[in-house]
Amino acid sequence: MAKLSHQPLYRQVVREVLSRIEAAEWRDDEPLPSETELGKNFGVSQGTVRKALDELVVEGVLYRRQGVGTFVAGTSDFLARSRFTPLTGVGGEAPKFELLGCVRINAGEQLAEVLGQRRGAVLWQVRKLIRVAGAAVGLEEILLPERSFPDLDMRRVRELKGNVPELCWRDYGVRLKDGEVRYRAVPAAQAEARLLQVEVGEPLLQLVRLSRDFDGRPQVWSVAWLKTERDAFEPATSAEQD
Amino acid sequence: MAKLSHQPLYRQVVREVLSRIEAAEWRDDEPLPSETELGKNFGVSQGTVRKALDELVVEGVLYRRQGVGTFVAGTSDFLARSRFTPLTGVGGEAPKFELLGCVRINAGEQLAEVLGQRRGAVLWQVRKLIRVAGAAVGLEEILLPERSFPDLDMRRVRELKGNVPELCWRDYGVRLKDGEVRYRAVPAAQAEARLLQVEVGEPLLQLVRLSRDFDGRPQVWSVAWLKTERDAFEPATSAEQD
DNA sequence: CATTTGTCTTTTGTCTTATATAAGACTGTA
DNA sequence: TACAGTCTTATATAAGACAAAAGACAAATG
Repeated sequence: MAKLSHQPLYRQVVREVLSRIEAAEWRDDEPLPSETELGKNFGVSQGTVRKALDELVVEGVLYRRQGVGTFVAGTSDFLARSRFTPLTGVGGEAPKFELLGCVRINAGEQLAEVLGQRRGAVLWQVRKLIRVAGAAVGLEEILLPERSFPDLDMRRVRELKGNVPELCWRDYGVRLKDGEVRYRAVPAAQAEARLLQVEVGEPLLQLVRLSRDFDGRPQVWSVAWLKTERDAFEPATSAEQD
Repeated sequence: MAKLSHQPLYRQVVREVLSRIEAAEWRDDEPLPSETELGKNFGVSQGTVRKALDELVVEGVLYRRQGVGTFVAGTSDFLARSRFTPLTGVGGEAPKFELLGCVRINAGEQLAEVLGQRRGAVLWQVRKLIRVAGAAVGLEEILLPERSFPDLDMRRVRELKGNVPELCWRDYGVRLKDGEVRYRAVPAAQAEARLLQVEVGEPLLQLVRLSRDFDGRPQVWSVAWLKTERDAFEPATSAEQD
């Protein structure tokens, strides 16, 4: 592998593997060539390939099975993977997503800023209802710039059951990294209250997140509102002064 | 390093280094011997030591500076390190902790269970108020079994400004790993409302956490209530149907 | 015939050795 | 003293040898 950009070899391998995944050289859950083989391809040792793949494994792009191979991890929605209080239904039932709508809106000032768009830029707004065992437990709203994701349509969103990361990936070649999540507690507004069947003003857990692609460019903004179930954990029964 | 317990070498090194830190062989922010030297000590190669230290670095036990050395990271409170909405005050001012009290209570059923104590076991309850720029933004309640931490007293807690992980470490040799955090949104109860100067019922972000030691034994339970600041982020201004 | 056991191949996982790079201390010189 | 080289020692990277695991398939076993 040619010494370009003055980065360590294994990091160059990371980039190369990523771009080959992007070029759809290997599909989801399909094994890559073995580390030894990749090493021969790139002209580096197995150990170097390994260190590169290590990074992609912790990023969640790949997964490994000893003695079997290294596989491309399918993109999946952050919330679908999360173990949040309301999402961990009885028996660990997986949450289901119900697409509510997909409309175009104009970005507010702050949002345009964080997404690197000009003020008032057109954004797609995808809204999903999250259900566990039939009950509505959460609401998610995903915002992506039309500029980066042109010609989005409801049909394709629906096809993928609202899995936006997967959509960005398959149709636009944009691989999203999980962004850092900010947590807030907010009172339910009219809209959320109706959909989640709670009182207006009831506390909801809000997850705000900015996802970037692997080059660090901000791509998708999303906000989720989650119902907190009632079982207020009572830590202790009686007290005595120290 | 003798082949004991049938674990990989580097993992045995992890355990050995941890126990030496526990034995106070090196203090906080003091450099360990070099990787090469440790390797000679343990009878393994520098690379193996490196892999072991890697783990401890991601765990937050150690930190490195290339060309200089590897250092013991001081224990610090999870919340003090966190970048939570209310904790990231203007200009990134660090939150201050104000000790409210330290009392003994009896564990409820669930709590006794998760802490591996018998029902009704005596727990220390340490309560702290979190301030940023003078304003009360949060409340933390920490529960630890008296059985594991005997003879705790207010003086020592106060000395360390309520830094419980540091206390467990210095006085009891128990190194706490950051446990996974569960997030909830709860209405402020009387007590919280008064301390945080909010209305009863106002949404608070609740962080619930079980910290274990490095052997995986549950040690400390803690709950924090954080005020969410008002600046409701308004993502968009106008909408049109798709 | 069904089931287990062995063995062979391919894969990831571990470990060592060699070398590169970074940081700071030291030293000679203007 | 100020500064530039260089030396020492630390972490970082790279390559390759070898171990362990998984699955396929053949041979043994009831």
